[in-house]
Amino acid sequence: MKYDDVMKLALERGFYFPSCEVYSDAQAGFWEYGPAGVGLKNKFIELWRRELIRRDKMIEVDGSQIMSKSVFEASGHLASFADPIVRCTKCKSTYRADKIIVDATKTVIPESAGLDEFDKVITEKNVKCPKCNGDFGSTKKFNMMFQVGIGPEGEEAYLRPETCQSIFVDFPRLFKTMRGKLPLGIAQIGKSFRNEIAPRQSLLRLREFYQAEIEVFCNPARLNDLDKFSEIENTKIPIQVDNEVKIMTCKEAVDSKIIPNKFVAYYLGILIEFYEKAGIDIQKSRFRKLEEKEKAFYAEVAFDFEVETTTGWLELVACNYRADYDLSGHATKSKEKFEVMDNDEKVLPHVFELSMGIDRSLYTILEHSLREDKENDRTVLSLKPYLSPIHVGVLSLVKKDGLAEKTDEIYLKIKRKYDVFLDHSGAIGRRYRRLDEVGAPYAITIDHQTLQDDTVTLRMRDSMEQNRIKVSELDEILSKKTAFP
RNA sequence: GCGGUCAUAGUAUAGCCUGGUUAGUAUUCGGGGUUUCCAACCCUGUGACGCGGGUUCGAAUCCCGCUGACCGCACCA
Repeated sequence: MKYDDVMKLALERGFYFPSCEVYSDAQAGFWEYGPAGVGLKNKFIELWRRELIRRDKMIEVDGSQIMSKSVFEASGHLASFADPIVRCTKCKSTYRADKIIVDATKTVIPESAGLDEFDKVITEKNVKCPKCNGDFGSTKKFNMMFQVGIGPEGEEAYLRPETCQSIFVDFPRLFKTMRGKLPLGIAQIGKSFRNEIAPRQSLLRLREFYQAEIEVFCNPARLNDLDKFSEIENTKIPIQVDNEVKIMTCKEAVDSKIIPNKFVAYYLGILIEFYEKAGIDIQKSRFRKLEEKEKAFYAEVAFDFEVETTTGWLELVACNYRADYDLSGHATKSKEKFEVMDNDEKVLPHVFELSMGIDRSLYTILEHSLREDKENDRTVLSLKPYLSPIHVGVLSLVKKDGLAEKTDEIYLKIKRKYDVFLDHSGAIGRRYRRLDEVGAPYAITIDHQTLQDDTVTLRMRDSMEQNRIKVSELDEILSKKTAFP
């Protein structure tokens, strides 16, 4: 199924839709989750907690979205999270200053150079607009962070462009008060904000978006000293080497030095196990090792976890070895101590991060789960039962003869424990189809036989098969079928 | 941000060129009937011209601006 089909489903079934859509000044890059979307997102996050946080004994925090200017001076975002741009005075086209200079003169100016250096080269080498041969105005910086003004004086602060900065600045307190030991994973789910030049494709490039970030603090001298590596050493991961994807076990990847150490391999291993359980088709996924110039300004080694969708390959998780970039930056700027003890050794921990885009992940789950069942003339969203916004539909076959009342009675019994959708009206087939489209894995139907022997039919979404079960066993059966793995 | 295409009910569309209709159709949705398990059928109801300005006696329709969407370019920590 294609992007357009997912989009249509999202609009019609309440997964997501544009923010502020009744107003004409609504800006691009902002989307709301509807009821079905919230259900899916909450369950996805619960799976993330189970498969990554609890599995690895990580701890979780929830930081502010607005952070002070110093944080981003120390993190490098004020200087580096910005592009030098020039604009043609004639045709108004905008270009990256460093790119246009390289193209025209082969002169490489680092992105971080002063703006006057770009202007100087443009003037000296007489660089003109490639489209219309017009002159460029002076070079400007476009920073992708949203600035906010705090209090009546409008003190300078920023909406965070990534959630992890609060983890870094909170690290000294957390390590002390939570009795931390390296390696220690600290995680956070929350919103981040980036003033994208061209947001596009709904959930795939947003200006306000959810991240689930994990920062694992470690002793750089002990990256192969990891007992739990045995848990995933035989887990297969697809890894792209020299433009070719090879499937190998984590152990093979480490032995062949494609992945630098057991520590990194462990987290790539548990990450792919998580995504498989989330219902992403991992046959269509890869870890792509980034080349030098593709990496973020803070990353030493980086693997992107990417999946294939109908819009092309899509980056879901950036796995960056950030070394001590962040902690030393904050230590210098804040004059606080960020070193900790690891056994008898005092170390400034290094950081390996798994920076996950939740919105993109949810989109991919939808696209990989949506299918057209032509034989039965229906659209089915085959979500994992534990991720479905609705666990079970409760339907009366017909409204009369006391069936509606009996149906209500059963609904009341299970509605607190499960996400249940009660429906009395319309043809039964239509009601089943509707549930198929929001991904409800099960439906129970109350019919005349129910009144006689207290049994109901249980319908399976994917096969459309039905079993007769006792109402007294309903809770036990649903509990098993909708449980997290 | 640039260029191209486009914008009508929840969704998909007709009408626009050649200005005047009760803005049509399909599907969805609500109510009722029928039907004893897979989008059937019958009755009935709700629901739309993105926003702002201009031309005109009159604008969904023509013109301008804005906003958004899609595609390509550039960008993507």
